This record gives sequence, structure tokens and C-alpha cells, in this order.
Amino acid sequence: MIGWRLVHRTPEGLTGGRIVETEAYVLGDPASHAFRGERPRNRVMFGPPFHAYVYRIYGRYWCFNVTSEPLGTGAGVLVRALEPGEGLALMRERRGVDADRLLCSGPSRLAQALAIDGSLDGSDLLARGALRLEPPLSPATRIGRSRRIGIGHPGAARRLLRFYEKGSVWLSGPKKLSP
DNA sequence: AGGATGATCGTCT
DNA sequence: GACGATCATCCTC
Repeated sequence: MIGWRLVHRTPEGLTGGRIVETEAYVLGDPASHAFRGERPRNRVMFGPPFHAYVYRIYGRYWCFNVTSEPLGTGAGVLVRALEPGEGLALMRERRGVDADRLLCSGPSRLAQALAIDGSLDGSDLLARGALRLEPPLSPATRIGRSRRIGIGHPGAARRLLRFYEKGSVWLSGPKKLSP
């Protein structure tokens, strides 16, 4: 999914950018919300692929995921950072910051910049909807991987399931994870 | 550049 | 009653 484009059209305007950082939450993964089975919150993870799984975290932020396995298998890809593309001014306004670096570098930052919230949970990202995912013209190269960020569970924390575009200046998290 | 902390509430034990 | 797939802020090196 590195290099794919994520855009959201709202009455305020179009915002979006190119995906440069993701994390995979796979089958049998103790760090995945789907690990303990299907529940109201995570039901979308068990649905068809390429749909939005949006959940609230720490009582104040939203995180956006793309479902990634066939119907019945709970899995998803957390989008952690975008290279800002469309609607820079609107994203600055929503984020309340001026620095481009702070617009979309972080899962909840990009959700805020694109106005992604729980109302979009379950959206078909390949349909003609407001929130869309578009494949790149040519696949991204120079993809690096590392441990995931913010995972405490031992065992799950070791796995290299974070993916990012090498050399991108738009990544989130500690620099040591993205050399 | 990197570590600690508080905010804040839905979800699960 | 505890704990997050986080962020902004404050602190020390």
C-alpha cells in the first residue's frame, strides 16, 4: 500500500496525500484488535478487503485502517503517514498547525487532517465514495520495514510489520526506526 | 533527539 | 477499574 493515494472529499474541499508509512495487523497477531474475535467495534475487520476500519483511541483521536483479507478473516493495515498532497490549506486549518511536517505524519494526525472519523467506518474505499484509495501508476520501490510503533505485547512487538518508504521526510515515529 | 506525562473515554475484565 | 495501534507539551541531555 506504500505509494497508494488516499483522498477524502467533503463539503469543505478535497484533502489527501500519498501513503508513505503503514503497519500490518495480521491473522493470529496478539496486537491486532481482531485477535480476540469479532465484536461490535472491530466487525469491519472481518468484512471484505479494501474497506475502512476506523476506531477511536485514547478517548480523543481516530485511527484509519484498510481491511486486507477476504471476508471472514480479521486483519487490517493501519495507515500511519501521508505525504501531504491535496488541500494543504484545509489540512492546516483542521490540524491547527502551520508546519507541513505536522499535518499527516502520524495515524491520528492524518485522520484529523482528512476529517476521517467513525462515521466512515465500513466505507468501501474502491467505490465512488467520499473516501477513496487509488493505486499508484507504478508500484513504489525502496520500501523499508521495522518493528511497529506503540506495541507493548511481547512477541508481537518483535515482528517487522511496519512498512515505510525509505528516505521519506514524512514518516511518523522515532528516527531510529526509519534510517 | 529522546524520555516522561496528562488528556480522555470506549471497550473489555 | 484498567488500559490503549496517540498527541502535545514539558523536561533533560
